[in-house]
Amino acid sequence: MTDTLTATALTLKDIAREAGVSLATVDRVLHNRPGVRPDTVRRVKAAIERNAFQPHVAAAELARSRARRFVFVMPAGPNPFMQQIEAYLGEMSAWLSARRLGVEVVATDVFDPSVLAAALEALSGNYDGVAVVALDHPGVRAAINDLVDAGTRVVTLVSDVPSSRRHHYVGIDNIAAGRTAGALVGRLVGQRSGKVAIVAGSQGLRDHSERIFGFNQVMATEFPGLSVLPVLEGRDEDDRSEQVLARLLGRHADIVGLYNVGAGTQGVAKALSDAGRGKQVVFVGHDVTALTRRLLLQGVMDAAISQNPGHEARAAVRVLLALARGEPILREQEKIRIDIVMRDNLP
Amino acid sequence: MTDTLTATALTLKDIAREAGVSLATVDRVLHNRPGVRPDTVRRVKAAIERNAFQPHVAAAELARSRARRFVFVMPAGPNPFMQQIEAYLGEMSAWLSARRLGVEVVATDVFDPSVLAAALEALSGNYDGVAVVALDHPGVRAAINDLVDAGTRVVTLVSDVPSSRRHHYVGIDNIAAGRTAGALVGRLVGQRSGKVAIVAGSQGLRDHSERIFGFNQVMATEFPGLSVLPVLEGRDEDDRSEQVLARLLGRHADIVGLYNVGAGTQGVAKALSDAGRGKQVVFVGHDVTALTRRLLLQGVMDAAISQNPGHEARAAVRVLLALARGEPILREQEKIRIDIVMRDNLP
DNA sequence: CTGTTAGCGCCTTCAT
DNA sequence: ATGAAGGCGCTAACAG
Repeated sequence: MTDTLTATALTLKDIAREAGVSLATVDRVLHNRPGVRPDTVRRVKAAIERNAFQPHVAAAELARSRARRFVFVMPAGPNPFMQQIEAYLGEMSAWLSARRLGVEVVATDVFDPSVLAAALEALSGNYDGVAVVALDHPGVRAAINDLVDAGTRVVTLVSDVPSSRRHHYVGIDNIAAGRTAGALVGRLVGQRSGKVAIVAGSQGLRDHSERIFGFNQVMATEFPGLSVLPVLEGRDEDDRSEQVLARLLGRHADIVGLYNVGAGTQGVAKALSDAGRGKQVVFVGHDVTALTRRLLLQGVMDAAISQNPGHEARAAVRVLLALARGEPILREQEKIRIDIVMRDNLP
Repeated sequence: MTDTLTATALTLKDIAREAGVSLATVDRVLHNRPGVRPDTVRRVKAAIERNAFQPHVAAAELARSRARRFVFVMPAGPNPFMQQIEAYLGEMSAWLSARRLGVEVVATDVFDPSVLAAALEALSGNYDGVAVVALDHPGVRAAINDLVDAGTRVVTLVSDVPSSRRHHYVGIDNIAAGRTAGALVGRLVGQRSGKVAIVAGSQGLRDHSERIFGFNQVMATEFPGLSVLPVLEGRDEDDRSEQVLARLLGRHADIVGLYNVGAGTQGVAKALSDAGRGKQVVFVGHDVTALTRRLLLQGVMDAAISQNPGHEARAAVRVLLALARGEPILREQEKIRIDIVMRDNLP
């Protein structure tokens, strides 16, 4: 049994001949450019349909021969996950330059909306596309919309601003991620009952608050034996996270589960180990980094919820490119999954 | 802070001028073609290095202008996972024809090595690349090696033949997948002790036996309270799987965990439900299909170990294409991960 | 409104 | 061993 998936290769010229027009006219119809009589449009479209004609992308790219420039706006500071995304962008450099694509990275303070908004405004007109790790704030939303209005393609990365008119979001569903974390903590705790702690960077960050929301949802409805303590805020910093958690551990002897929503994992793990409870408390966090990898192997962490940083970097570039060229986006391919990573399926 | 990732766009002509030779000579050096004096080679290579020159892929593709043909050799029969791979290949058809790539699918009996080997032999000379869901058997290995010797690019898909000279394997590490399944069953069972059942398609299939190996490894070393029963074989068929499992459930009242290694999930779930033990037994299986999705949502299945079929289809095509063009393979991008899918992170 | 034409950057004969 | 020249299929001026 054999099954063929592709047609034979026609060219614009073939379509032109078949429709009784010239190359240029077919090209106009193909790109919905004005200046063609409706009737002619119909004839050409019919010929295109009839032959399931697909223009040769390589030829189109070559003829257009326009270098494109994209920019990634990333948080300043030592967040390991963000550094991984940048590292993967770096690994694409040969791929990028073979396609005459230029990618730049600018770092900025994402915790301050006005700084971020100003950084975005400054980009206007200089790039074909912008990928931004965004903060959901009216000023940022406005800056994104301004870019879009100016004809720049914009994708949000990791953290979305759904109320803006960004063209695409590359990242996970953070509510579902929180739910997944909740289900893991609940199921891995097992029969035991007790308290569950949450450490977040800041509840002002949309991704963090969404994760917490999802986590609490599952806890409340499915694990009545577990009671969730008020959220601690560690600003994604190791020291601060360690302090707040250490204090909490001191006050509650019956903590059986711990959800670390953001970064600061080093501090969280230290507080847990120093309290001598590394193995008794079910500890679920986010992202696979050198540190979380080690913690998973040691059995201190039980699971990491992860979004593949390499995939996010590549997806953001591909989506910006598709948008710039007016090609369709392969949604299935660009969708970022919520990965559950445990010791035995570490990538 | 700004960081630029790509150089400006030089062309072959620039390199030619800089090295004091003609276009054709640069092209020869670029592709390691013979007929250039060693000294000239060195000069040209130096110029290429110095400028970090990357040939424009679109131009190369256009100039070569050769349609490529690939073929996927897939198992006949109604395996839902394999059908998903084929479906995703179908979704790529526009992408494929825009690149003048032809992909065909042939179905064959993968349980019979001689049939599979014959099918592979029949392909020789007709394709630029072959992707095959393989069976690890001397006859199949020989057939793969013959193809390779004839200049065809070969990738194994889902199930590998590591002893062959295939160019690449697109699929997961099945031992690690089995270990992951084992860890999940063990941890989700929790404090309870009891027996664990395994249902496989056939222990003759390399992927199945590797999964079982990994599963047992983890069980033996980490969950001494659980004893693994002898492997049942259901040939990936629903009816047969149901029968053998139903019998086993009847004989053992203290089964607390179940690992379904291959397909036949419908039958496995039915046996479990009919015995009224759907919610007490921790049930881990493979792949996200319409059925396993439903079972996860119902709480009958607790987790599915999955390999993203869309990713496998696209990775196989991209790898074959890169091999055919002599481009580097992006290993990180093409690597297939072991996904843990539970109710809340269903894709 | 429609057609003609000169490239885009590389590969591939065919000469030299 | 090296160079010159004609495409590959599409786009974008520029004519008509």
